Amino acid sequence: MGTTTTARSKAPPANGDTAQRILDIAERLVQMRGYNAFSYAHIAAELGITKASLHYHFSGKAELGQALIARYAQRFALALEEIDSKATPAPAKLAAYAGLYADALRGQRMCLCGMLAAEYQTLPEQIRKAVVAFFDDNEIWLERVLEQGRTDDTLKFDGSARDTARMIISGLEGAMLVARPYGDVRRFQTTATTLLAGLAATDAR
Amino acid sequence: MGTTTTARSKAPPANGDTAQRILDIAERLVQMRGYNAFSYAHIAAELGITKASLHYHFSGKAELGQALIARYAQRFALALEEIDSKATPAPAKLAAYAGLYADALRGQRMCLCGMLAAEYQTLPEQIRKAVVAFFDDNEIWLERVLEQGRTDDTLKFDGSARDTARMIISGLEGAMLVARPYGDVRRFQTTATTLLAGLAATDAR
DNA sequence: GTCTATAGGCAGATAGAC
DNA sequence: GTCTATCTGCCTATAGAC
Repeated sequence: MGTTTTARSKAPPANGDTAQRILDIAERLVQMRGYNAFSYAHIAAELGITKASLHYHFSGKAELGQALIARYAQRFALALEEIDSKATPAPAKLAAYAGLYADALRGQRMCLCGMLAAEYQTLPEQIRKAVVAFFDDNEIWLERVLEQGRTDDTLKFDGSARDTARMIISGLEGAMLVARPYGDVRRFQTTATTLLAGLAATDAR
Repeated sequence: MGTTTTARSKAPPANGDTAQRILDIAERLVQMRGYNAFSYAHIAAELGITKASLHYHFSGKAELGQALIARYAQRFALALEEIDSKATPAPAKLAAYAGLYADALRGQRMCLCGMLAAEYQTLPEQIRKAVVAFFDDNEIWLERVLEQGRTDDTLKFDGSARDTARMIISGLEGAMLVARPYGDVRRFQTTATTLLAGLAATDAR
């Protein structure tokens, strides 16, 4: 029952970031169940407030979804920046990139945009655009890493960096999609490793 | 406006396979919109009968879903048999396998089981099992083709045939998933080709 | 910011006439 | 086999009190 760290008036949970907590719960629900299978009622029950109160923070489900994907994409972009700032060799960057997917899967979650891609035909237009933009951003980042790796001979692949980037995104999204029904993160790991091994310059073939 | 080919009594649409037509419509709806985003009302409207009548053919949504995936898996298995009976070289078989996915995508459809995999956590148990069984069957078939190709030197890949089979399934499912929002079948084709090219024995690397 | 109350719609499903 | 009628439940959303 303890109140939060800072001392304030007590009765209300004493924080202004209810919106963030709503997003946290909604994000998990969408990644696990999908946009069409989560509801305001689910969030309200988990957060301990009423459905009506949710509308104060997000006027409608479409707006909530939009905010969801915006925050997700931003966080993902930050993670990519962090990868860029650390592990220099291209293969290590690709492994770290795959690790982002594995992290989601460990929480039994699908990639948010992978899930939304499946439901694409039923989504509001705003969300559709954000999904495509997410994949575009990932493609651009991967393309750059691949070019870097090809230049410094740490990676080896036929065809364009763009097509290879698309193959990596597809391969990892698909590996998540398929691994989740098996409830087996190692299944994803193996597939991701097999996929990326084909790009290693130290290829034994 | 013409009646069907065979001459029969006219007023009723004159056929006994309403169940099949229901499955046809439901299959398209699930592949396009997902299990959680299609309803008896959608089918009824398209077929021109009432929701209540649908329950005569399939007692509930879960039973309909089960019948749906059973028929789909059977048809898919037949397609694999046909590939086996024709294109002998393993690379051609893999290309034909990818072609099955492309066919669905041309109808703007996701693979039925890929779609259901995304919604996995919300599905009835019967359907869950069928989804996993579908992937298992695909894996077994691919594994055999890969072993064949490795034996007769038409394919070349590191690691186990099983892991490579899983990579192919994941890659193709993911390529469908990502390509669909772009409404571009060629995007899928390119990714599939890039993926399979890595297994060619005539690899230029 | 959160509540109660309620609207209006659509979901899956059933009973029973024809 | 298909219909009408109806049920119950959940959905998103709004109005207005506190």
